[in-house]
Formats: sequence, C-alpha cells, structure tokens
Amino acid sequence: MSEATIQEAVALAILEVLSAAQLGCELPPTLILDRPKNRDHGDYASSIALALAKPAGKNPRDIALIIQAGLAGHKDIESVDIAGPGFINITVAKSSQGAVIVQALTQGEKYGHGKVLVGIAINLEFISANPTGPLHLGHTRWAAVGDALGRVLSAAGARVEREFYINDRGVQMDKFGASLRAAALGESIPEDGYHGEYILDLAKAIVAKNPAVKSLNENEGIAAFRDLGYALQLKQQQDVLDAFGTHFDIWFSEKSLYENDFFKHTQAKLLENGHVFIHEGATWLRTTDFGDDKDRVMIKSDGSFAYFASDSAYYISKRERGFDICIYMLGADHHGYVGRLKALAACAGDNPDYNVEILIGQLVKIMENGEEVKLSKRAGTIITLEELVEKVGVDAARYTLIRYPVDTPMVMDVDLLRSRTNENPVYYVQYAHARICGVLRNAADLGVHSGLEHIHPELLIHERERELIGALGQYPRVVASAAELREPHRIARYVEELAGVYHRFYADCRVLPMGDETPSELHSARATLCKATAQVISNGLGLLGVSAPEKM
RNA sequence: GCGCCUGUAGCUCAGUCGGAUAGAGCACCCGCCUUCUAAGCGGGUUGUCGCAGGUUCGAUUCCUGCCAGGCGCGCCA
Repeated sequence: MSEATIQEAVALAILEVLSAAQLGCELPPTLILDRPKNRDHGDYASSIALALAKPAGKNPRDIALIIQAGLAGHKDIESVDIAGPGFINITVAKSSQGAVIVQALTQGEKYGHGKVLVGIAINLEFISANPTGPLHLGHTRWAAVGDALGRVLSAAGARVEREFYINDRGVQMDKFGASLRAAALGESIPEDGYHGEYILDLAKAIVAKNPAVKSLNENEGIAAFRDLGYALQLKQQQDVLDAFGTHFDIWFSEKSLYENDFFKHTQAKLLENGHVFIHEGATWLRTTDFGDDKDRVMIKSDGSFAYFASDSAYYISKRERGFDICIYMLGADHHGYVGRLKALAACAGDNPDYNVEILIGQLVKIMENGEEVKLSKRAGTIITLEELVEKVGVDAARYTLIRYPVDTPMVMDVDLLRSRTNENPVYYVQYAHARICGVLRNAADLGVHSGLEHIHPELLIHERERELIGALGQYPRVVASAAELREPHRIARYVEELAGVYHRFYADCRVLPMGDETPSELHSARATLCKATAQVISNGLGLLGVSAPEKM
C-alpha cells in the first residue's frame, strides 16, 4: 500500500551494516528509529549500539563507529553523528525530505495506511447493550473508541467487522415487557423493572400503533409489549449511533444462537475437547482447566440456559465465521469476564493469547458547572449518549472519549468541551485544518501554485519546516502502533502534536506573498507543505470519526 | 480474602521494543494582529514520576513487596 518511508529505509540500512559487520550476536529482527526530543540530535536517533554492546562484547562507541562508516554515502542521509555513550543521530538529506510530502499527496486519504495487520480477520465487538433502554455514558465511550479502533485496524490492513451483540433473550427482556405493559395500563411498574421516563414514551408509542395490545391478557400482553418495545428501542439505539457516526457491520442477535441447533453444535464441540461435565443436574464448562477462578454453568439444572451458554455459542460462532482475532470491549464492571472468556477459547481448542483479546474500559464521569452530573432526564439515572451529544456535539464528544487510553478512568468536563480555545484539543486540531484550508484558498487567488511539481524540498530549510516535514513522516508509524497496540488515542495525541507543529510553522514561516510581492518557488513549496499537512490532519481525524472542517 | 485497573507539575492528563535535560494544556506573570483564520504564536515559574527494594552501563518504563483509590468475584443477565 505505502512504499517504505525514509525512516524505514535508514533503519533497514543500519541493520544491513550490522549484519555485514558480523558482531557475533543476534540482531533485532526490525529496528525502529526514535524521533529525538532534542532537535540537536538530528532527525532520527537510535540506541542500538548501546543495546548491542553487551551481547557483542564491544564498546558501544565502536559499534556506533561501524554504523557511521557503513552509512556513509547513503543517498538519504546528510550526516551521522555519535553522541554521548554511543547514541547515533541521523540527519536526513535535504533533497530526500520531500519524499514525505510526495507520499502524503499521492496517497491522499490512504497516506498512513499500512500492512502490519494484512491477512488478519478481526471481529470487533463493542457496546452490546441490552435493547431495553437508551445507551448511556459507559456505552458511549465504546461507541467512540470502538469505532475509531475499527477504522485504525482497517487502516493497518486488517479485515475488520464491527459487531453489536443484542441481548435479546432472557429475563431482562420479560421485565422490559412487563414494565412497558404496566406503564401503558397506568399500573405501577414492578420494582425490578425499568423505570426511566423513556418507558412511558415507548409504551405510548406502542399503544398508538397497536391499540389492541392493551386488551391482551397478562402473558400475551407482556410478550407483545416486549417484542414491540424491543423493535422500537433497538431502532432508537441504531439511530443514535448512526447520528454519532458509529457504524456496525453486524447486529448479532443472542436469540439466534439457539436457532438451528447451533447451541447443540457448540456444546458438542466443547465436549469433543473434553471440558464439559454434568454436576448436580447442570451442564458445566470446566474453565478452571485454563486458569479461570471457577467452572461455569452453561445449562442450569432446571434445563434453562445460563448466560454463559450464549457466551460460549457466540464465541464459537465468531470463530466459525472466519475471524482470527475476537476483540471484546467491555466495561470495568465486567473485567471478571476476562478469565472465563480466555478459558472458553482454550476449551474450544484455540489459543487464548492470540484468538481472544479483551479491552477493559474504565468508567466515565461527566462534570458540569464544577460538579458531577448524575441524573438523566430520560433514562432515570444515568446520562445517555444523546444527552452528551446535545451538550457538547458529536465531534467534541467523540474526540474527548478517544483521546485517553481506555484503562484511564476519565472525567469529561462539559464546560471545557464547549470552550473554543487551546484548552479544548478538538478545536485546536480542527482549527489548524481550517486555517490551512483558508491559506490554500488564498493561495489559489494569488496565483501561488501548489502540488507535486512544487515541492522544492531544498528550499524548505527553516527549522519549522523541517519539524513539520518530520512530523508528517511519523504518521504511518503512529497508525501502525495504534493498530498493533489497540490504542486509537495515539492518533489523537499525534494529531494534536501535528497541529501544534503547524501553528508554530505558520507563525514563523510566511506562506503567501505579501503586498505586491511576486509568487516564488518558496511560496509554492510552503503551500504544498500546507496541503500535505491538511491531508494528514484530515486523515488522522478521519480515523477518529471526527470532521475536519474547511472553515471555522 | 482473591483478581483487574489507577497513583507523573497546584489542576486535568500524555509518556511500552528500558535511553540523552520527564512533557502538554489549564492556572499565574509578560509579550505578539498596518498583510495567510489571535479558536493562534513566543517567553517566564512548577516535579521525592505513590513508598521501599531488585535487575543494569542506564528504570517513570521491567520484577518483588507495601500504601492509597476505583471496580469485580451468582445454576443474574
């Protein structure tokens, strides 16, 4: 998809030099060059000489000297310096700097896409809320992060399907039906039922379309309300997610796991592997064979299915549908699932360290006017996704939720998210994009050309220009590591950094001609650099599902 | 009791193949629009990286123990 970057080419060259030097020790299979914090340390740095000193039994500086000599004359390298105990600092040749701009402009939306996950089929399951109420804040974190992760994994070359598991069977559904029926009939809702205001609205909507349901007897009525309410509530969740920009490939019904004897098939498969047993009339899976705290019941002694039966069948289903890796994104209150899901995979004969990945998201709180917001108008207790979006908008909500690693408990400050300053990172990044678009519009008016024929890398020698080019070149690696580590927040952090570098460039490097100045090649070169930057910001925001406005 | 997550500047948080002086925003002070979007830029001040050991040339990062906070441990779903 993307050709090798300068960074990769240089890293490869270093490995070749080391290999030819026959140090007598094992070399790392790949080498990733660092971006030094200090600009005096060049464009790229490596501590490989220090790392190999011991196994090779050599002085690190001697190894560094070998690398320095071996890289001499490399077409992309201006200089190789050795610093301190043996750090290698590499400065890229000016003429080669333009390669990044060429890649960003020619690859366009694909710039940053890579191949690290090519050939891997990933099932990404997230949210998976009960269809008995609106989506709340906990779901919302996953709605943003899950969707972004899906985009990131795809960009890294994986075949990804996003899946929403609908818990559409079991006692919760019946309670839902009973609650709706009670609301419709003006009776008090059962204590263990659903109490939000939305229940009344749903009940009204159901009765309006199907007046007959009110006169059904209790059992039939509960079933009718349950099924009609389910359809409406699911649709509501789908509409909300759609408006939020989160798309699912598959809406998977839990109920469907029991059709066509699929559960029997699951049970047979697990039995075949020797981990199913009967105890006191119940059917169990011996997950303790693979490190779980306790064994899990699949079929209760009364013959009904335990929730774990669904989990088991669902996992088997995913694997039989051809997914190599099943990623589960769960809330912190479900972290107890990790052990049993891993063990389940092992019971099915799979490799729990490879085929199953579980991401645990810590809780989200929301602050407004300096205090925690706890009450929801609609859901009764917990703030909903819709309410969050009403408060801050889709872009700010998505961006903020994605910006932090999921294992950090996070606090969303509504007042801050509404602010339009530096302290609000969404606007900071979007503003950089809009600013560039403005410059490019003016460039066109002034007759400043930009594009592939106007890169002129040898003219881009200002410190800020070099920084900006360097930052653009990091993007493919950021995407790759975000995908491999399942950490989409890295994209957000990168894009913030890039926006900052751009703003500084903008402050120091005039892009367009002033007054009656004649457009020069430098103007064109800078405008082209701007164009490449806009592309990368737009690509990064795109992976997060956040818009890149042309005007603000 | 057992298990998972967290503990970095006054506040909110970044920082994973272990690396060079630990970063950003906010807050506080001071500058920058007679020409590209000031939703911006620059400068100044801020640290026992929870505590104690260990591994090594080097640890915020890896290992062990402890302290503090959050969450979880059903033939519920």
